[in-house]
Amino acid sequence: MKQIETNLILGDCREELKKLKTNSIDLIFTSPPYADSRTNTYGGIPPEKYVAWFLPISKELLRVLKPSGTFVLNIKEKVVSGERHTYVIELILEMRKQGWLWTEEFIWHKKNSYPGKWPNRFRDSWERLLQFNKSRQFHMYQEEVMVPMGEWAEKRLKNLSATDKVRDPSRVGSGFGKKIANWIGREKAYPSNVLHLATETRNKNHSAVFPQDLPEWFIKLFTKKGDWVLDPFMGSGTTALISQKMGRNSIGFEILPQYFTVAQKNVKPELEASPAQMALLEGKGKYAATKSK
Amino acid sequence: MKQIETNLILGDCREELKKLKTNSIDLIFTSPPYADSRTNTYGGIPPEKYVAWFLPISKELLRVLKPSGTFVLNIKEKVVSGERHTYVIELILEMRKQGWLWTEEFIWHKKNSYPGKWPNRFRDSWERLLQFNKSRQFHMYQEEVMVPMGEWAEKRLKNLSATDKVRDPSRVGSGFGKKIANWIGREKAYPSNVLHLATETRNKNHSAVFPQDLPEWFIKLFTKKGDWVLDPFMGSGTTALISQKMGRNSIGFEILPQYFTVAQKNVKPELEASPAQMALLEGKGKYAATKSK
DNA sequence: GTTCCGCATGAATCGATAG
DNA sequence: ACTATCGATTCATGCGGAA
Repeated sequence: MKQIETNLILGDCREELKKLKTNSIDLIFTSPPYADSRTNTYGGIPPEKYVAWFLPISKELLRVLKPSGTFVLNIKEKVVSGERHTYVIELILEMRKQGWLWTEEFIWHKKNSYPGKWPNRFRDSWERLLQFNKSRQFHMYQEEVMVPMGEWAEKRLKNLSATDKVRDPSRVGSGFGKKIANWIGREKAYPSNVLHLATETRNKNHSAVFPQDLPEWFIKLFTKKGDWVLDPFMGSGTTALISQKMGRNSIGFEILPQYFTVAQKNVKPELEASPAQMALLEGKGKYAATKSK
Repeated sequence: MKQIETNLILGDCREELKKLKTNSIDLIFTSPPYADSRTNTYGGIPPEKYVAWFLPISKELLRVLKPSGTFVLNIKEKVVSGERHTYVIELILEMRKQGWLWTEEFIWHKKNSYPGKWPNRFRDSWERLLQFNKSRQFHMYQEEVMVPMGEWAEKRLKNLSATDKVRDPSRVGSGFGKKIANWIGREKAYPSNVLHLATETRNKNHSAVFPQDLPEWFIKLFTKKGDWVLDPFMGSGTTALISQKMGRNSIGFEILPQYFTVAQKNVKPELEASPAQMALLEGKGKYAATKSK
């Protein structure tokens, strides 16, 4: 019986990260506070100071990540006086100087953001998911995110046989369009680097920045059960919750008490009463939870 | 009766651009040769030299563009030894130093991207469409690219039903459905900054890099009839052809004779026999065509 | 003359093999 | 050891030949 740990820490990740062991984390998935937003958190970093603010953090992240691990950064530059700001692309360049490899840029195409109107631009319906690695030999479990052909697909195939030649771009699973006719004889299909997921609208109690599907997809892709997942800007704890559900150990930091409380509520219900264990933490966090499995 | 000009020039854009008048172009839409590709054309620029190669060109483009005009650059970085290369984001930073405003980044989500399976990455199915401007007061005709409401709602509902079948049935009726209801009754919706189009594979004689829909969309969005469109890397002349069809004047440069010939064939059939006029060209191109309208 | 199936092929990338 | 070339991978699309 393995122990799965879900460690939620109330604190500033700039401090808390120092307590983590070197080469201990398999996946870092996070959505840091965007420039000038979440003004209470980390003081609302102005765009021009964003890179300088983030670099010490990314340096620590580089330290705690295993050589085989991956860092996925969900971020999007804001518009400043009519222009897209350059802090994100500058950050990429600076992180490479720190030693990070910029392996890939995934696009999260937000499905259900609905129309808005500005004089100079359209609705922003995508965000970057930057994949960084410590070495070229990182772990990737591609089969885990393949879109399975379930009963649903087989039913469709039977019905299609009559009217099949209508090439119907349907959305399945993680949101990757597949032509049904091509699925014949295959069980699974590989995705691409564009993720077409809806934004989360369900739960109003947490300020979900991203839908649960997003961390889930990357956790499946880059970790196996028992691995360690870190979210230094946990927010309401989506990453930790999903990690727990999927049998991964996790650590999450959140500086703001009100978010931290929500995160605790999200994670706690699934816990057994058992003593906290924080194997990777050299110091002690203010909250720790352990789930037996 | 307005005269619409379609000027196809065989030559190196680095030379030909110098012959264009300052502040004369309303829209520049182009897809330059990507690093190391189209090796016959412009010699296949190595990634590390790409920025230095492009900057003199973008400087000239800045000169010929009207203050109210827009420059749309279709580009994607290639993978070099396991990493996304940084020449595209470096180019953005350098172009801003030249005086360009980086207004927006559209995503072209390619429906049919090149297949392939690799151990460390998935299929690359998107490209950047970088929007640069000379001033914040650029012309934008948003109504021209509005999507008919019926289609939009239908798509959304279709996605929902698919999601419903595969995943979580509970969230359909309550949350998201209502939001759609808010938009029913309107006739048109604004698009977003993600374009979901298939690549063009039709014509064997031309290496159609982008589908006709792509330049068409930006020509509608950023120009009106009688405006001037420029494509310094014309290729087989898609941009020029679409400009002509839509009643815009255009100028296209192509360095490689075989592409140029295809471009001529594409454009010529729609011309009346009439004397060439090249109002904006101070020098003389090797081919010019005029279409009465 | 339609409809239908098979097939070639592309802004690709990796890894093995060859010089 | 380093670079250059080649084969395998595998999907949406249009074309051509077949029913």
